[in-house]
Amino acid sequence: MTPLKYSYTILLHPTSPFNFDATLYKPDHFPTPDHFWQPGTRWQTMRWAGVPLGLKFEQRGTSVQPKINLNVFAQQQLSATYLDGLVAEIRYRYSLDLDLTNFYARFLNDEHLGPVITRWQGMRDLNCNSLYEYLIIAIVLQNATVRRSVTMMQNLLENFGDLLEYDGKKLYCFWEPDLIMKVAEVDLRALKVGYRAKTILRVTESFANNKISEEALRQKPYPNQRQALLDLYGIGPASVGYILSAVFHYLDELQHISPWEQKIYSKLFFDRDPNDPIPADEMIKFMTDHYSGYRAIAIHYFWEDLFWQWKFGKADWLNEFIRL
DNA sequence: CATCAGGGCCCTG
DNA sequence: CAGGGCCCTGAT
Repeated sequence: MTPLKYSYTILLHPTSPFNFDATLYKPDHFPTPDHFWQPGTRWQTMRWAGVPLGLKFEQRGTSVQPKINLNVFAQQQLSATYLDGLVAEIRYRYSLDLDLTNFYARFLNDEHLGPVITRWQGMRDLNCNSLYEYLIIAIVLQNATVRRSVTMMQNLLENFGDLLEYDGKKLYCFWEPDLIMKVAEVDLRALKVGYRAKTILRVTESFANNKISEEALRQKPYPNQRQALLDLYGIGPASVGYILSAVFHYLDELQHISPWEQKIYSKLFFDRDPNDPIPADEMIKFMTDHYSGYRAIAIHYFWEDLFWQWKFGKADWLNEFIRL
């Protein structure tokens, strides 16, 4: 275990309005031991430029004049230049500069989306991870129930991650791709990841060998990004959809609806029996007709609204389809 | 006890 | 372009 002795305090100013808890906590994300949330505070590990860090985000200011008190914990001193780069990255990952004015203006009076926007005004999507890390998460999600995904992610973090101790919390930080490169496939399989072991190795290899670079990919146009992701072994349309919306922040991403989402959407958007779902292409057409330009963020608002209800026991029908 | 599908994707025909 | 196979696990 690594204690993080040094700490730095930085005041962040997100764009207004900002909903701290709805942005920094997502009841639909499966729990991983790299973060901890309580109202008004999120602890989150992060590896940036090879340095394992402990982050603590605290709510300050108001929704209209929002501030975030960010504490950065590290085992060594951090330079001002390093911290500047880190803050820029955090602003990008956590969508702190996102301007949803047009989205709100267009849909505030929408019969269905309007009330949801009113409830969650200032909420953004959340991605705390690098592209590489998110790919690992996407891989453990594939063809598994949530409970299994949780186990797989825990096993991986416990074996390859760094356990950090800071601010009274003990949390794992993701590993560097180079570390997994030295691991044999059988050893990965021993962690109950199954055939995903091969995928994890091949994706890791692409990063370790610089065949793909997140920094470079961010500068490319959308079709190239999509293709580069699909070119990764074991990464298909479902994973790519999550990554384009979450990691690259495409607010209109909607090319693929997987069966489990299709079931939930059927009830959520069409009040239909989830086990007799609307065809996916029909759903995409519906979303395009209603929310074009903002399909992903619109769905996110509905989705989070539903999962907050579920968290407080108000949408028990979901249990059957989440299988935590 | 056996069988099966799960928050996909690859590969083959 | 359809469909079998894949690691494992919990549900049935």
